Amino acid sequence: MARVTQADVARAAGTSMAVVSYVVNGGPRPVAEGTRLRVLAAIQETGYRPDGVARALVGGSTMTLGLIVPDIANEFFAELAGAVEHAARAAKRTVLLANSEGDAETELGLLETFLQRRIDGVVLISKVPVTAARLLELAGTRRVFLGAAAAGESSIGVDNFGGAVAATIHLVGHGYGPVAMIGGPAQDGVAEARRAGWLHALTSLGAADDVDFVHQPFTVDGGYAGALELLARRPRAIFTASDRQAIGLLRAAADKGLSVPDDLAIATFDGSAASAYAVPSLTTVQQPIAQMAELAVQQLTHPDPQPLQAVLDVGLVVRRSCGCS
Amino acid sequence: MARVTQADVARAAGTSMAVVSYVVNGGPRPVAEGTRLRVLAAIQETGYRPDGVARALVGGSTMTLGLIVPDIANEFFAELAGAVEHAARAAKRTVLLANSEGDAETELGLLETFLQRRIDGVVLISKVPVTAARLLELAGTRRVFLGAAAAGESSIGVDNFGGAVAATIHLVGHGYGPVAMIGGPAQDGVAEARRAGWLHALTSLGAADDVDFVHQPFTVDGGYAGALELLARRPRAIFTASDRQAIGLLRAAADKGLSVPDDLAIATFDGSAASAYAVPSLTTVQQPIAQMAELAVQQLTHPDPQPLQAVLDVGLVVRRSCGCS
DNA sequence: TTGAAAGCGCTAACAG
DNA sequence: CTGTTAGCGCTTTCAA
Repeated sequence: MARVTQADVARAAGTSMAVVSYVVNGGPRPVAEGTRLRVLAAIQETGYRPDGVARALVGGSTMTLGLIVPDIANEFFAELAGAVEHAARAAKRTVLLANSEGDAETELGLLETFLQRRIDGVVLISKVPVTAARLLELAGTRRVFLGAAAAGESSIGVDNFGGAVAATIHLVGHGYGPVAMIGGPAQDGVAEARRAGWLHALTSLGAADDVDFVHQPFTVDGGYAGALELLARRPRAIFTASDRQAIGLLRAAADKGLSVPDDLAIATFDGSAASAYAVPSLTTVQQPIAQMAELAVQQLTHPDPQPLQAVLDVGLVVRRSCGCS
Repeated sequence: MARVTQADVARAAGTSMAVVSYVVNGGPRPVAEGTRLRVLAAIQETGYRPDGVARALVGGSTMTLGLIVPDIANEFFAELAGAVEHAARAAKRTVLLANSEGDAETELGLLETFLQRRIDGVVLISKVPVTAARLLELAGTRRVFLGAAAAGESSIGVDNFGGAVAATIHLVGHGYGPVAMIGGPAQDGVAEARRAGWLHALTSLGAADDVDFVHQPFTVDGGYAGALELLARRPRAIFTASDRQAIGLLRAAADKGLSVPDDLAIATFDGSAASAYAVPSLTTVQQPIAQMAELAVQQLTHPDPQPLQAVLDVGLVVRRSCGCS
């Protein structure tokens, strides 16, 4: 039961391997209809399946894209991965998935593995965008960064500043007074932009006096820990830098016997499915995940690569946690 | 800046391609220490990176595993994917990820793609295990089914029946009277086992009179819809067949103004991270995700394949939703 | 211990 | 329109 090859098909069809190749690929040379039919029949009969490995070796493309996320178990990245896989499939590509665990070494090791596999391109959320970019450039591999990126590199991001401004203004509009914030890690560019937006909104509204802010990782536990710090000062409203953190905040509020939104109003950032399913549902800044994924795949598969620095718009999805209705 | 090949390294080291191969792979022939050092230096100098594609073509193995899940955005599958990737990485394998969207056609198409890519093996949650098994057997590709599997096929599952029994008994133990259930799809084997466990527990406890059951998909919306049906009859306790459904049930309870666990007690199945983060936290039957992933990868990479039909133990994780303090 | 050479399965010139 | 053939980069006999 050895592998059926093109030669087997050629033999069965009484023709040459080249013709079989032409038929399978619809080119580059034309094939007489009769011959084509015979080849097709032979393919059926033999159960021939083209060998992608051999194809990649000669042709160049592996029709495979790599995706590196910090943690696939994080709902936001899981949705993103789903969207990327979906877009890749539509473009006839397959995706290699890997978790960097937010670790630079791991990330670089993963990239190395991907390069050995000769992937056509990679989508990545990188901890070390400059190093990663250099490695990929050297290997001549296409890439698109989501979030942090080195200068000149193709990247897709969202308007973190604007989103944070919108969420904060909305919260202030409810008349809760000062809005506290549970932000992301201190060195993170994305986190920083969200913080800046929050601060800008408060400042321009003249509500920036005596506000509280804490740095926390983008996790449920981070949100919980941040909440514990902040709640001591009894804020009436909190903006969190990610949905995961908001989930943690919700839990902390429950543990403290605080009712959301009656005692504490919340707005957050991401718009993952979890934000809709939380109780109460979370008012959040929605990231256009599908659009990001499609753009990324397009960028990596487009025949002639054009650098791209996209900053996508975000929208505020108003739900229950902020106190509306 | 063409690709650096083994021939380039050989030239730089003043030796033959064969020797470079021996050094890179540590065999199959020994190499004199001096030569080895020269080759290593040449590799550094040239920036050589072995070509996995060529390697796979000649050698056989692609060092790649496939993973097919119905929906990566589902928290449970996302955690599973993370665990599989982790285990695969430890075994020096990379994983190709794909969503079948719970659709048989899509699943088979994905398998076809994987087969073309010559993956070494595949882990799958299958809608059509018999057909899938036949296809893979024909291609001589190793596989392990998670959940539903055809007879004789390697599979890894959990004690769905026992877990459901434990959860139900626990709920009954609180003295809530009849325990209703939001089950999975009607034709699903896993769902059926959980239902059977629930029913068995109630029957043996003599509490099976007049109980309510509804079929629903394993989704948040399914849980919500099921809740709407069930809540009309004011059950005091509900067992759901999955965490996702429980999240939906929680939301429905909130919408109805029901307090959990005071007005309604809940126990569920899966033990995804979401169950811990929900408010109130969910009492749930914990699936050993990491263990399942490790077993699966082991099964696919073990030098000599032994059929495996594993049914792993599950544990009840008691949290707030059932009414325990 | 090292090297030459035969493929792995396929694509794409290049001839016919 | 069809067939022959030269590689793609690597591993591994088989000889030296």
